[in-house]
Amino acid sequence: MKLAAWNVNSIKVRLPQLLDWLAGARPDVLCLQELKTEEPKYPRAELEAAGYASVVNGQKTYNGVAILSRLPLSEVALDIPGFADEQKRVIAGTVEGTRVVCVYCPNGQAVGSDKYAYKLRWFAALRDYLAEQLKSHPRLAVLGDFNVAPEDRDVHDPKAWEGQVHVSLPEREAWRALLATGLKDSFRLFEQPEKTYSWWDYRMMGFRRNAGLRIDHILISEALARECASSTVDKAPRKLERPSDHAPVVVELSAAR
DNA sequence: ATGGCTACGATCCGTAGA
Repeated sequence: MKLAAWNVNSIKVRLPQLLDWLAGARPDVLCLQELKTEEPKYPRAELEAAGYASVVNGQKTYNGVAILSRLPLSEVALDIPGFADEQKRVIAGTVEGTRVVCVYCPNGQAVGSDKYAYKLRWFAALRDYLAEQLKSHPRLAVLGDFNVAPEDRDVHDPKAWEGQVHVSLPEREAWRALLATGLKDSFRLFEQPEKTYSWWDYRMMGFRRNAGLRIDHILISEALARECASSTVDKAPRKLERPSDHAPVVVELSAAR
């Protein structure tokens, strides 16, 4: 089974690229972030014509997440239960016995800001939710835009970014608290090219200079880690005209490794 | 120089992203 995540930064603008990417990559499940639209304007029919059913937790202008699947998806759950949040950042479902949680974690804007405090509260709630999910779903995958670069090797210029939002110690501790529930960063289960990132600033030719951050991740439980055959970033869509600033991330799960 | 792009909603700029 092939699982993927992509922050498309507006599904309306990116729909042609999304359809092209689905046709080429053929993931079984794709978690989308930053739809920036709600259900009435969600391109459900176009995606169904491409072979993908959608479950959507939409929001106008900001946020919004969806799970696309070629396989039957059940037990759909929106948001983080028990965490009051206006922002639509989470949707979950079960595919062939694997629990899939799609997340768009808060940006945080700047260390010390209200949005930063919200980000840390949000991560604490996510940690509790994932710990709970793992009890009932040992086969758990959490995919999306985490807005945290876990280590300095995930940052193109660690000196320039030192202490900034996305790399600050409290954010990295919040990331490690997710792993401590029993999840692995699938990307680090494998040898990887140096300076692999998943996001590049639109400004200052960020992609051309490979001035990026690795902030889009796929976390998998021990049971799935044993079956994980690969974990990669697909930079190809970032090279297109009018791209998302994020690239898709992809894992392949096979029979026991 | 704290800028620089991009998307959105409502205009012809402000907010947000990262």
